[in-house]
This record gives sequence, C-alpha cells and structure tokens, in this order.
Amino acid sequence: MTVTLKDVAERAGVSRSAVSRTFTEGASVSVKTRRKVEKAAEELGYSPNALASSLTTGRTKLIGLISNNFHNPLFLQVFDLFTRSLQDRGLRPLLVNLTDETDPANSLRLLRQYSVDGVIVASSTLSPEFSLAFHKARIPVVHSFGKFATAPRVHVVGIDNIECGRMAARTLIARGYRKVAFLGGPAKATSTMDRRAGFFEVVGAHETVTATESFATAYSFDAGRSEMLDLIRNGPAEAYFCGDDVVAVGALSALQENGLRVPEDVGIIGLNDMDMSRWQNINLTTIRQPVREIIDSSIEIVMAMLDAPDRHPEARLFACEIIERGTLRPLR
Amino acid sequence: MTVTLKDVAERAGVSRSAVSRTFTEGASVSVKTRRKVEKAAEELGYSPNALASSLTTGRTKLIGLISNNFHNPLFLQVFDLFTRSLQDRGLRPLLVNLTDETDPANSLRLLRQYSVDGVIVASSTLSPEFSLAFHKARIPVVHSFGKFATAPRVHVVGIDNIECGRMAARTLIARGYRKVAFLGGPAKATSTMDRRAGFFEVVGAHETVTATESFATAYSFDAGRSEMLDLIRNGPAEAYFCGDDVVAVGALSALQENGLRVPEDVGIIGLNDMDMSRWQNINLTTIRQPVREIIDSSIEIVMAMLDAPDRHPEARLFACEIIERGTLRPLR
DNA sequence: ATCTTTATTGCAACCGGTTGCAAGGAATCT
DNA sequence: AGATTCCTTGCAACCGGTTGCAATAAAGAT
Repeated sequence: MTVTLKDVAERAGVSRSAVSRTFTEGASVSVKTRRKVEKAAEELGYSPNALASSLTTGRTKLIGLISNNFHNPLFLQVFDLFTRSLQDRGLRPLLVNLTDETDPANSLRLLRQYSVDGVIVASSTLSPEFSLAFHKARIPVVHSFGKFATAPRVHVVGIDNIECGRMAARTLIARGYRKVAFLGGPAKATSTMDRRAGFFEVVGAHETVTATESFATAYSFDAGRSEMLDLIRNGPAEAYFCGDDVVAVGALSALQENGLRVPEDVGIIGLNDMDMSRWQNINLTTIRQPVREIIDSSIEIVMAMLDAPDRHPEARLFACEIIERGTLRPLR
Repeated sequence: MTVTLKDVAERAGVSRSAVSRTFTEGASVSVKTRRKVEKAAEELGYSPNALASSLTTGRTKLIGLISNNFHNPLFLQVFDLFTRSLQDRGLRPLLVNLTDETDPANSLRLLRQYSVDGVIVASSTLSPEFSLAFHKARIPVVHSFGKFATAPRVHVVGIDNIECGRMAARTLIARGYRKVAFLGGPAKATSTMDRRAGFFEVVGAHETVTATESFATAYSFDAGRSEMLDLIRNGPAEAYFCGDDVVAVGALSALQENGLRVPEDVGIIGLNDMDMSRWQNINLTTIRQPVREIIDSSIEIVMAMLDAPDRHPEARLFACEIIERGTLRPLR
C-alpha cells in the first residue's frame, strides 16, 4: 500500500541506510547513490514517515498549541500567526481546545502520547500552574499572553497588564475625564485584576479624579453590554476602561442603544485592538497588544528550547500602544 | 528519560506483550496481570507512545485540518467546533494553514509524512480539485463548506449556495425592494458565483425587478466597504445581497458614513451569521449557515471512512435560514 | 479423574525508520 | 608505486510498540 524505505532501497539497488541518509540533512552519501535514490523515490512517490523516524531521533516536530480563547476575535489573528510561523519553521501545530478545562492533566497526557517537541499555551486566562505542569514533565513550554512574573518558573511572553492599566488611566485623565471607571472581565481572571491594579494606581494619585469599578461576567460582547446596561441605570461614569475590546464593543452598543453619544457623553477605551475595532462603524479607541511580536518571540523561545531544554525561564514583556480612534474625546 | 513499555514490564514482572495488551481495548489479559501492570504503570507514570503504536496499527488518530479562512470571523466557531468535536471522539487535529496556497502538493506531502488517518478541508474558496488530491492519494477526505456537485468525486458537506442566492432574492422582493443588487466576494470564488446565479435566477423571473451586480475584491470588511463607497457614488440600489457577512458589515459601514439610513434608505442582507452579526450595534439581517451541523456531519463522514475508506463520495447539503434582524425593512 | 475446550501468556518477528561501526574504495601524499 | 587518509556503504541493532503463533494454565464436560 504505502511506499516505504525498503521499497525505494530495492528499486535503487542500495541498502536501506543509503536511502535513509539521502533524506537526512548532512548525512554522508555520494552524489551517485543520492541520484539513484532520488530517482527511485520519485518514481515510487515515496515520502519518509516522520513518525517512524521520530522514534529514533526523538524529534517529532510537533508542537502542542493549547488554547481556551476560541471565542475571542483576537484569536483569529493568533491562530493564523501561530500556525503560519510554526509551519514556516518546519513545525506542525497540534491543536488542543481546552474550552472550560483548567486542569493540565489531560492535555499533558495527550501531548505526551504524541511526543510533542514543545508546547505553547496561548491564553490570558490560564494560570501559570497550568504551564508549569509541562515544565515539570520536562516538555519545553512557553506561555503566550500569560501572566507576567518577576521570577517566572516557566517561559512567559506577553504584555504588562499593570502597565496597560496605568496607560489607560493616564489616557483618560489627560483627556479631561474626571469620573472614570474600570469595566473588567471576570474578576477571577488575573489579566483583569492586573489591569485594574494599574488603573487604580494612577487614578489614586490624582485627587480630582474619582473611579469606580465593575466586572463583566466574561470576556464577551453580551457580558460587556449587559454590564453597561446596569451601569447606565445608575448613571454612567464619564469614561470607561474596558478590560477587553469585545467587552468594550458590548458596552458601546449598550450606550448607543440608550441614546448616549460616544465620545461626547461617555468615553470608552478597550484593550487588544482586535480586527473589528478598526471597522469604521465601531472605530474603537483601544490599547494595541503586539500580537505578532508576542507570537514570534514565543516561537523563538520554544525553538531555542528544542536544543537547550534547560534554558532558564524568562519573562518577556512587550510594550502596548494606544490606538486613537473615535471613542474617546481628543486631547485638549 | 521517558518511561517505556519495557520499564513497566520489568517492574510488573511480566512480558512486554502483557503490558501492551492491558493498554489495548479488547485484548486478552487476566484481571491479575492487568492489575499488576496498572500498578507498575501508575508508579512509573507511564503513558503509551501513540506514534510508536501507529507504526503497527496503521492508525495515528491524527486528522489534518486544512483551512485558508483564518481571517473570516465565522472560522472562530468553525475551529472551536472542529477541534472540540474531534477531540471528543479521540481524534487530534493537526492544523494546516494554507494562507494563499492553492496547490495541494505541499499539504499532501506533509500530512502523508505524519500519516494522518483523515483530512478535513474547511474552506469555501478552495476548489474541489484540492480535496480530490487527497482522495487520489487514498487518504480519507471530506471537504467542508465546499462546492456542491451532483456527482461529487469527494465527500463534500455544506450549503447550497445557489439556493441561498434564491432565498436572498425572494426575501428582498417580498419586502418590496425593486431595485436590488448583488455584492459578491471575489468573482473567481465559486461560492460567490453560485450565490449570484441563484440570485439572478429568481430576480430574472420578476419583470418589475431590476438587478445589478458588483464584486468585492475579497471576503473582507475593507473590500466590502470600498466597493459600497463606489456604489454610493453612482447611486446605490434599494437593497443588496452581500456574499458574506463581513462584506455586508463593510457595506453597512460605508452607508452609515455617508448618512444613508439602513434599512430606511438601503437594505442589506448578508450570509453566514457570524458571531458579530448579532451584536446589537451591527444587527445584520443575514442567512445563517448551519455551522454546527456541517461540522458534525463532516466528522461523522471522516470517521466512517476510517473503517470503510472506499465509501462512495457523497454530497451533503444543509438548509440555510433567514435571520431577521435590523438591516432589511419588515415584510409588509 | 481424564479429556476437551477456552483463556492467558511469552516468544519472536515486524511496523518504518536511524545510526554506530567496521570494511571497502577512492583520493591524496610522498 | 606504496602508504595514508578520507569518504561511502552495508550490516545489524535499536527506537517503542503490536500481534500471530504455540505453549501453558485454567475451566468445563463426561
């Protein structure tokens, strides 16, 4: 049925080793035999079995890509970039969809069964312990979009959520907003809590500024909208920092439905700069997360770990950037 | 380093076969040895190497998931559902991102190297020939969201795009629109051409109705918006059937920016019912594609083919449904 | 208690490759 | 031409499992 090394060897009239060697980078084969082998391989339509070779080489070129953010529009870009970058480097993404699972046990067992060379955990909501489980199992792992730690126990690359919170607060204050508010994602998400902390740190240093807070039940449009609907009932603040773009758009929608003008009556700033935020009929002012840089950096680390698995865990942080659009009044 | 079958066998004081058998469904092992083996495996933290076993069983439980639609928001749902459904059935998705590639040769070689048990091509823009390449290589394949054919040469499951076009036309006409238009995606996409055909078939049967057509350069917001901007300059039609939701939202945005009210001045109907379409500040009337059904059905077929690879190619079509929202004037 | 039948087990070969090693051949040097 | 070095090549063992087969043990039948 399938063509194997042996078939090619017989046809080319050489040993199996010779065939194997023509297909392995840097092995010693003469041009003459190489040609014979390539000819035979071509004629038979042979392509080497990566799984079988992994048995002896210990390399599968398989990278586990774990995520639980399948509903966040930002992850369209994330999946696109990860899969492209991985395959450009000759690696194959084996996708694991966690949905609501937070225990690494299953994923660990699964990915170990498939002998993945490394694992990328792409999630802003999973705890560092999740990734740590892979580290302990001595599988190279990097946590992308994960929580920053000064003494990280596993490689993490992402943004400084606290600094994002500060940035948002400064931006609102600079535009003259005095009654500001934080509208986070779920209160138990560390990303939300960090963004909140940075926000209140800056706000607290300004006596003339008052701030309130509330939390959407999820990083979703509906949760953002329904939370803002509640807030409107009690009289909304002058401007909101939303912990996520999709929450921000939900809030935006609630405001518009209630005849409140943005940015005239209420200002909104989001976080992520998902694809839809630049749509002119949304036009959300937001804090851009440098997705491409985070992903490239993550892959760079995971690749380096393939050769040096004991590399010391490192936290890489990327700066975010305010994207000025239409949901905040201009600087005076 | 890694625990193997042999280690477990030695520890449990049995042969390697015995260990293998306790981990294979339906093999003959006595309770006594099974217990010994399980104990030893537990203590050593053993989990079988799926890749090694695939060598003899010929099954990897790997399914290649090929797509080129990483920018379409609909595909967030598609990836979520596919990955979940596959792993619920004990299969693992190996993702292939095609981007702009249309030649199956690379993907075929790659997926063959990894001995995938089957392949799912999830794309509305790839040609049937693409999937056919896998079929010819005798790899079970199903084309999801693919082009319908009365005599399909490969399994295809999706919607009847021609019927969708008819549906859209009927819907517009029933609402009293007389100057209607088709705003498709790229003119070379078969999905667009089919939707167009159905649309004009119905429109052509109504003497009082006039129709025009134009094509966005891509299935994207920007393409939809820029095309509509052009159309507005020459005086827009009364209502548009857009070949994709994201194109529709682009068009919507262009209309709003030009002070044209939707649905009062211009009506819009999209296709897909992507997640954002139900956002209240978008509120797009559209034709829903039954994504979950298509995916379940695709997986069902691919699983059936694992046991019966020579199953006769079949085309499965699912009915679409109009989702009434706010971008079309109500039925009179 | 003896003869069948059935269940369990280990042996050894195999799945599709890789690789250390030693032997043979070609090329280089003197 | 003879000695030395370097390159190629095949052999055989191995990677981590599975499985047909024969041997043995257990169970059932008479």
